[in-house]
Amino acid sequence: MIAPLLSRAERVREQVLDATVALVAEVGVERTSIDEVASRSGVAKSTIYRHFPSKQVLVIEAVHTCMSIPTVTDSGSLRDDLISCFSGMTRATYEGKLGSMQLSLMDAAQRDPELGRLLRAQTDQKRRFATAVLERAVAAGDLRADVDIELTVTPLSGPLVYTKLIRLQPVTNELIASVVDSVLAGIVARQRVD
Amino acid sequence: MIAPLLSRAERVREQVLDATVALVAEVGVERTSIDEVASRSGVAKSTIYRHFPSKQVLVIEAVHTCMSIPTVTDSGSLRDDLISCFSGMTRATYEGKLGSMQLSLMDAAQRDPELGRLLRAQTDQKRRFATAVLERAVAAGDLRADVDIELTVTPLSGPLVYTKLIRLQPVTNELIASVVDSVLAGIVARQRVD
DNA sequence: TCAAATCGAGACGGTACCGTAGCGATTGTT
DNA sequence: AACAATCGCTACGGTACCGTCTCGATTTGA
Repeated sequence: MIAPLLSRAERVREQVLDATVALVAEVGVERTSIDEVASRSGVAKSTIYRHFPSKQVLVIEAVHTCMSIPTVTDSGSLRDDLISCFSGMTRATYEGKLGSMQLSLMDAAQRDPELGRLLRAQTDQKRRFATAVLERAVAAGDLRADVDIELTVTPLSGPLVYTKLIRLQPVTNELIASVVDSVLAGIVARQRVD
Repeated sequence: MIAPLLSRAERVREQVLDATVALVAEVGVERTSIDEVASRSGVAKSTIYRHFPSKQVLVIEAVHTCMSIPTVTDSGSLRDDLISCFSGMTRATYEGKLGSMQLSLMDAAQRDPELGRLLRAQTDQKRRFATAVLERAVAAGDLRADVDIELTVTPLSGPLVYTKLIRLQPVTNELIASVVDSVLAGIVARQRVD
C-alpha cells in the first residue's frame, strides 16, 4: 500500500465517530446504541470497544469533533461585528449536526457531569466571543464604559436561542440584525437618559 | 366507608400521575419506566396498564397535569403588566416540576409528535398572553400602532429562556425588569427616530 | 350480604442494550 | 515470507424494559 493518509486505527476511529455523530443527531444520546454505531460505521462492536472505553466517552468525543471555533471580525463597526459574531455562532451551534444534537445533549448533560462540563465550556467560550466584541467597542469609545457587558450579552443571545429552541424556527440574518439593532437602540436610549 | 372524596379509580390515577411527574422530572422521559412508576406509586404495573394504554400516553397526561394557566394583570402600566406577565409565566414554566422536565420534554418532543403538539400549544398560549399585553398597550395609545408585536415578544422571552436553559441560572424578577426596560427603551428610541 | 368490578403480586415472552470474550482473517511491518 | 498487531464476526451473560396475563385478594355498590 502506498502512503496512507490515515493509519487503519485513525480510519476506524473516524468512521466510528462519524457514525456516532449522525446517530446522536438523529435519535438523541439516550437512544444511541453501540450496536447501531457498529452497524452503521461498518466497524465491529468489539473494535469500537478497543478504541473507546464506554458509550459515554464515545458520545463525548463524537460531540467534541463537531465543535468548531467561530472567528471574530473587526470591521470598525460595532453593529457589523456583532452581526458577524452572532451569525457565525449561529451557524456553528444551531445548524448542521450539532444543531440537531443540541436539545438531546442539553438534556443528557443534566445527568452526565462530564457532558455538562463540555457544553458549559462551549457556551462560555461563545459568550466570551460576544463580550470581546463589546469590550473592544468600549475601548474604541463606541460604547460608554459604564455599560454592563454581561447584562448586554443575554438580550443578544437570548432571542436567537428562543427562536431556535422554543419556536423551532431558523435563525436568519434578518433576525440577528433586528436583535442587534434593538439592543443597541436600547443602550443608546439609556445613555441619553443618564 | 364514609363519603370518599375520590373513588378508588381516581385515587389510583392520581397516584400514578404524581409518581410519573416526579420520575420524569428526575430522570427524564426516556429513562422513565412503568416498572419504576409502579414501584413508587404503590400501584401495580397491571393496574397502571388498566388506566393508561402506553407509556407515551401516561407521560403526556402526567405532563398535562403540571401545566397551569398564568393570569394577565391590567394595572394600566405597560411596564408593570409586562413584568407581571413574564414573572407569572416564568414561575409556571421554569420552576417546579415542569421546569425540571423542560429539557427532557423538548428533546422527546423531537421524536414524539403528540408531545410536540402539547408543548407547541403551551408555548403558543404563553406567547398569546404576552402579545395580549402589548396589543392592549397599543389600543390604549401607550405604544405606537406600527410596532411589530410578534417581533417584540421574542426579545422579551428570549433572554429569559437563555438564562434558564443555557446559562442554567434562575430567572429573577430583577432580570425580567431589566429585560422589559431594555426592550421598551429600544422601542421608544426607534419611535423617536421615525 | 353477595356478586361484579377492581386491585396487587408476580410471572411471562419478547426485545434491546451493555460490555466481554474467542477465534479466524486481514493488515502492516521487517 | 514471516510475524505481531489489529480487525470482523459471532456468541455470550447480564440487565432492563415493555406490554400481557393469571389468579387470589380487596373493594364497591346494589
